[in-house]
Amino acid sequence: MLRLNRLTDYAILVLGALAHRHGDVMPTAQLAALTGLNQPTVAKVAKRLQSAGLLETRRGATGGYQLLDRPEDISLVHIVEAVEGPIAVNGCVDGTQDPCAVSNCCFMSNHWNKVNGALRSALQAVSLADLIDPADLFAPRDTETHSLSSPQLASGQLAPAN
Amino acid sequence: MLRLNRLTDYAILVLGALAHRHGDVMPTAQLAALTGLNQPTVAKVAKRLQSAGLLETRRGATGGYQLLDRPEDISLVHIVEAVEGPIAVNGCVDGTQDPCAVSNCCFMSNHWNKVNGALRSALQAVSLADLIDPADLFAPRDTETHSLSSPQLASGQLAPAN
DNA sequence: CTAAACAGGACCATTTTGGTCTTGATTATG
DNA sequence: CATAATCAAGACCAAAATGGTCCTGTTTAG
Repeated sequence: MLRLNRLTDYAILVLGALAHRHGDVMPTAQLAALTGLNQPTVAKVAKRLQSAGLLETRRGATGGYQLLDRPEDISLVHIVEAVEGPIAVNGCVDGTQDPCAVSNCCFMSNHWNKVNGALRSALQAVSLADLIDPADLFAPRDTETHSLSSPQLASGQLAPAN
Repeated sequence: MLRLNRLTDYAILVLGALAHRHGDVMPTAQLAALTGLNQPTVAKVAKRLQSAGLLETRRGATGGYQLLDRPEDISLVHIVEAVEGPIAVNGCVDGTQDPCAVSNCCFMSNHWNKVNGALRSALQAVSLADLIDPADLFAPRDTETHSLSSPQLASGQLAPAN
């Protein structure tokens, strides 16, 4: 266990698709087509990424989402926290809502903070660019060079049930 | 998110109680009394810790559980994996059952392995001794020195609902 | 033989997660 | 201005994971 959410996997897919056409504004429908996810799911993920400052949005016709930073500058920590909320191994870490019920908050807090910080920096060391290395994953469907035949999950989870 | 299970918290409590009387064989009922957990819950946790080689068991009357190593030699990784199973941020990490459905397992596998390894070593750096620092937590109830008045959660989660 | 203890599951309630849907606001275009 | 495409925000429900309890064994000291 100690799993990441499946939505985090989706987020990496979506970010990867946007990174491939860096600068472009893409509607969720197009992102859904590229990633193999459903449009509502893409919308949900993209919204969270936008709230976290990873994506820019443009509303109305011809609107869509756009990558803000370069893939090298986006760390996995940022993505995870955008989708799953702040990282906290348990309720005794600083800044948790729903803090530990033990009266004056437990004395082990520093230790848990240390553990938490170690996990965070492990995730911080990985960038989006690292994760989407084979950059031609989201190549247009017609140029069937050596990409796989159907929409792929860039990360590790099971294929979406849809 | 990226939370540890509550059972992992319980495990630390139980291990802490055993560490305090290092070498003693303690039945689950006594551990339950010391930790404030219910006996069946203690039994469940202790069983997993025993399977993982952290505890030794003695059956029959006067039986119970016993700590095998010194608290300094027990790492948090070991505890977490004992209770929650192998650490795997997603299905694309080596050794996962339920591996990723993408045909030849996804090409990002090495990256996820790297992330996973970083998380593991973060947990490996913390020992049980680190976590149960104030050693008199499990002092006998009568010597009301400066310990808190009722069974406490050593770690961070909410008090058990019971 | 009996009582105390662990072994190993099955079992169910609760919570979390994933995915969908609905209604409304915004904006380019003809 | 009307229309269609798009995001915004949240409600909602089904599926899965988690937490906790219980039951039926087996082992062992006295």
